Amino acid sequence: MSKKKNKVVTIYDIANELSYSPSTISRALKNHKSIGKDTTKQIQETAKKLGYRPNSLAASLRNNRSNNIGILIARINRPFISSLISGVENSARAAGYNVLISQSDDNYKNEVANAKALYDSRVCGIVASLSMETKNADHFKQFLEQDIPVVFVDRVPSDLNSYRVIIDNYSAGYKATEHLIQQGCTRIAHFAGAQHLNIYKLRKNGYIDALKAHGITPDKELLIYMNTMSFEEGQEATSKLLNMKNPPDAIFSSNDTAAVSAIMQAKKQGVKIPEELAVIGFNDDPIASIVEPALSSISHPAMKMGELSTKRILEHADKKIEQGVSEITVLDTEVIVRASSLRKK
Amino acid sequence: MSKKKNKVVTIYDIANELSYSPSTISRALKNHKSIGKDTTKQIQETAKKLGYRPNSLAASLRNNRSNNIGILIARINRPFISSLISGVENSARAAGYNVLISQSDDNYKNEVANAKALYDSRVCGIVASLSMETKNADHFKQFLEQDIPVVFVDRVPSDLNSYRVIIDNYSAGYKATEHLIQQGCTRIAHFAGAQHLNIYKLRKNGYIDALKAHGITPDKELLIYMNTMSFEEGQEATSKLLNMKNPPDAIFSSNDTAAVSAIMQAKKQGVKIPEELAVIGFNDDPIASIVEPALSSISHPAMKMGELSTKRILEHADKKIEQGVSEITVLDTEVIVRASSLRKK
DNA sequence: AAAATAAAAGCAATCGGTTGCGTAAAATAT
DNA sequence: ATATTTTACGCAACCGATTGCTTTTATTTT
Repeated sequence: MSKKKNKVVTIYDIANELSYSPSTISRALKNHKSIGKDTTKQIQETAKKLGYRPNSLAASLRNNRSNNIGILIARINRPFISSLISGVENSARAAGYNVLISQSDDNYKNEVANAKALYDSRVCGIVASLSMETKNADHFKQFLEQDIPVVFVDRVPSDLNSYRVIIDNYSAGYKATEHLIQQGCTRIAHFAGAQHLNIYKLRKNGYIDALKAHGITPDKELLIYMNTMSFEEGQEATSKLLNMKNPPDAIFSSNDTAAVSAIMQAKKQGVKIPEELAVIGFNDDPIASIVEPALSSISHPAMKMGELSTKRILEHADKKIEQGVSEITVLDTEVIVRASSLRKK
Repeated sequence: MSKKKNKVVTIYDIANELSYSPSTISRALKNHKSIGKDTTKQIQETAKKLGYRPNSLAASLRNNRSNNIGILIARINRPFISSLISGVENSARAAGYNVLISQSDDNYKNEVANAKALYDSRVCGIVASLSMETKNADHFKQFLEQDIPVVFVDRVPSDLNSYRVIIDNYSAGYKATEHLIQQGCTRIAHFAGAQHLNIYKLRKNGYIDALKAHGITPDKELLIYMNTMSFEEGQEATSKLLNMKNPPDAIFSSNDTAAVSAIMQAKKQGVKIPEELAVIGFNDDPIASIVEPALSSISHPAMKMGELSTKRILEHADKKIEQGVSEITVLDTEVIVRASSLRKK
């Protein structure tokens, strides 16, 4: 392996080689019409011959705008999020953009720091899903002030006007609950997430309204507020619920992790699913179809949400969208019925 | 929302404000010793007051080196990979670096294109795990020629000398097989992945050697070569195996997806696990602990591998590692024994 | 008090493309 | 043959931070 760095070829090298000016080289490489056809061809061939590779840093600096889209999420290694990122990356790359990722680990301070870092590297847009701890979205204002589009996905702030790509969490919560009711369940518990995040609040509201709409009075004891909705929290909550004198006959969990833990805990306690306890989760993670009985869930179009987020950013850059107008994209969810909530009638 | 972009503050603005030269500002902001203490303090305060934010593009251009680490993987939304990325991102960010991701979707052409894109954005290092299709790693030479460190993780090329962060796949395959043998299994099948990827080849070799070491002659019929090791492939292979006149009493799968599908297929056919068929997978994905019976597996320290990869890159930048020397980091794996392979004796 | 040394800050080039404006040459019009 | 338009390309500033070298000022030494 040679220790010598090969000289990097720039447009100046091509300019020297062909005795054209750098500006001509630059234009020819982008097929600018003001450069003659033959010249353009010759320059492009020489560029290839010399192994020229554009330095996007230089271009970005000059244009005061990089070709990087930033992603700011809580944690990468979660099924929904990694699919979301996948969607962003796919469509971004197809359009010639790179994707910068940053995870906050559900920590507010990290999120603020990451927002700064992304800003400093002059991303041309940002896709964000808030951390669990985030109650204030002021750290996104720096982007808006520079007219850098911010697209909030899934966990969106309630106090900042910007693009959003979301699902209708209220209606999804409503549908999930209604599904359980249709299966004959009447004492339906709900695992609710942190209420300052409106996705969880809305799911809960949908749950409550569905109950009411079907003449069921919500029982406070069946409404479990959780912190992180982890496997452990789900287990504990399930155990408590099942040990009540009047236990629930169904659980609607705001995520699949807690729902799966409920299934496993119920089985451990000898409670039959779905006969004695019907369960439905949220997200349709891979584990939903693996657990036994398979978990019913609400499906998120994660990839698509990522793709649409990228689209918003690119459109903003192309000025196809009026500045200052916040546009909200609401995607459909689907109730995926599996064995965990399917009672034979 | 204001349509006017706020003026971005540069070091020149600070220079004007305080009547210092830009170079002094630049140095003061980095606490350079040649700038007086009072001056430094004043400049830093003014920078804060004016809302100065460094433009890393400019710095990167000047230094001919960005603070971006590139990741090149097949697919983000897979448990092992998303944890790996998570590890890279965590340690990179802690050191003040950003992370650029790109996924090839297991397509060679995409991988080549992504490598180009990452090169063009002047990443200061790259973490790569090859696509399924990749048989040639020449597209990484461009980095090495510029002394940009490349760290291969997991799916590493056999024909390119560079940093590697890997597990001992041979010994892991050996251990997994030996575990099954110790459980009393004698007809052990193996789901092998594409053999041009040495992770799969090595796991297979470990499997074969473990069999031989225990006096078992490998049976070609029990060695199933797969393409992508998908759920479907696993199901089909399991079905075939179980329908043999002399079916296996165990399966060692090179990934968890196929292993889980084997469990589910076996259950569907009424084959008892682990009594009639013991199963062990590879990766220890989340589904491994959800499926029933829980899947034994080989655990990868995915996050740690990511962290170490970042470390290699940063060390390389700091010249702590001699250039041109390829360093290989081999991490331990662990046999995670769960119900799917635990036969009562 | 003069000379030597140290400390503090400025000058100007540089990184590699990009682009508004200007100009020479070629093509077309009068 | 002259005027006008078009085509093709060059000049030079610019994006914002960095840094080797120089200069100015302050401090210490003799």
